[in-house]
Amino acid sequence: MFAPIKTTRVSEAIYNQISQNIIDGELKKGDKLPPERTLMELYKRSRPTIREALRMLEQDGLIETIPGNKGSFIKGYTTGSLQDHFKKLIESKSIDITELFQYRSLNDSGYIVWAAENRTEEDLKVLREILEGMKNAEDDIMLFYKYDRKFHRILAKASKNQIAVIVNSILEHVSYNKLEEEASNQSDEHNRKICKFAYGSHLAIYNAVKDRNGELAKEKALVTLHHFKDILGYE
Amino acid sequence: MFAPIKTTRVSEAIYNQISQNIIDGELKKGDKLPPERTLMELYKRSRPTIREALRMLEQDGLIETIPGNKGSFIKGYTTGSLQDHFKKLIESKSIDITELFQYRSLNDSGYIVWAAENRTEEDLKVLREILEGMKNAEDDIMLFYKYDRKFHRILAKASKNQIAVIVNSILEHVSYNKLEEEASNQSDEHNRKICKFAYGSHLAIYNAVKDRNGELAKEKALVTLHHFKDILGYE
DNA sequence: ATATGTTATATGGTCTTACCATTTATCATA
DNA sequence: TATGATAAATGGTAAGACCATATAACATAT
Repeated sequence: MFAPIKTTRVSEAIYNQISQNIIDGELKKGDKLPPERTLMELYKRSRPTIREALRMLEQDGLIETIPGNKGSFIKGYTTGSLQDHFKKLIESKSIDITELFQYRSLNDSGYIVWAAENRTEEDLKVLREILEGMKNAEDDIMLFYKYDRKFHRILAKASKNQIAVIVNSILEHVSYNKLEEEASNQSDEHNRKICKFAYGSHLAIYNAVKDRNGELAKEKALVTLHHFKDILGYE
Repeated sequence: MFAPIKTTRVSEAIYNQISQNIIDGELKKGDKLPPERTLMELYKRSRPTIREALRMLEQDGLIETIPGNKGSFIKGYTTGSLQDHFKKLIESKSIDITELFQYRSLNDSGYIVWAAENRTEEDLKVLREILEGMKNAEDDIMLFYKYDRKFHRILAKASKNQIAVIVNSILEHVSYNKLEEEASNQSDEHNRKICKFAYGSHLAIYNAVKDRNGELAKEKALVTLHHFKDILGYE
């Protein structure tokens, strides 16, 4: 009795409805939303209202709206928007980058042990391919880092723990931004050394994971991370 | 030469500008944005355009817009929107809750060790107060869980690693939702037992942290988590 | 003088209508 | 067949109006 009345913006209600449909899987990745003018008729609302809802969905990374004779397309929930938010969050709090690497030590050493337990032959095959790419990219550290990111992404996936995959992705985004920034300020010679070292470490990690030796893999991962933390520490 | 032209929505440009001001700290928490009609004049743009930008900012959790004779107020970057996204992400991927608790084992056992090293007297004092509250809330599991969340939040903070604080907050949001849901389906008797057990575990964690015994604290935390994982495993 | 009701104002929420810009498809022409 | 012109679909933006609500100032009655 006499409970406060809670009103909701119409745009928010539309946002909720569509985003729920995406969560539930009724709207799948790649699907096209009806044109704005059609949504007007369906929801019996004006175009500005419809468009505010679309902007909210787009901000979540749930849809992408393309002008010209295109429309709004479902992207589904991805880690992309999480990465952006996390990045902005730690920028605005000006968090020390060493804290990030300290946490990565924890995170990486965790999922690598799980990966050693749960990796499949398919996982190993992909890792081998990445290592091959790394070896050929020792002169191009930006390319090398691309392989590096992928290596860890596959390891996280091999852990068969999806939370690890997600957390890894948000930490990855920020750490490699920093590493790439640092690399662009260094000599080619210096960067080549880093690649050489990193290739060796990753090979060692691969072998340990292949042998299902979680503890060794963890040890190698920690050494690698420590090295990169030092690189950034020189800033 | 002949590079594709990239156009940006006006609303997006306004969003970028304001959000950057928030990141840089020029707009601080609590500040009030100019009214929409004033923003129209400042940016020389129409109201729908301004409003789309505001919806994007609001979706990020950066501002809050209150109708009536109020306006839009800066909230600043918080973990709130991260929590929401994470929750929806794991819902839409229908991730197994046991994976969440497996990851929490890793996360919690990590920051608890750091907390044992870095905790201050002030941290201990707050933890003691929370424990006091827990003891008095053994008959009310919902209230108990509120203290429980806070206990871990303070521990993460005591680790002096802000990444741990952030990761803890996003994991916390989902796990307690699940725990509370489960608790509401159980008898008072059952819930009381859980509280009694949890109080004991948290007391043990507190003592270990107080004694700067990281390994013991970690062990106690793992036992606790394992217990809760079992609780949810019965579903 | 105080409490209550009234009114004005500021501000967000929504609607209507119109026009511009870009992409795609269709058609016309060389 | 290749090129250019045209039309249609669709998102992007603008302008102006009106509604809803919260606050503050004012008026009135007790």
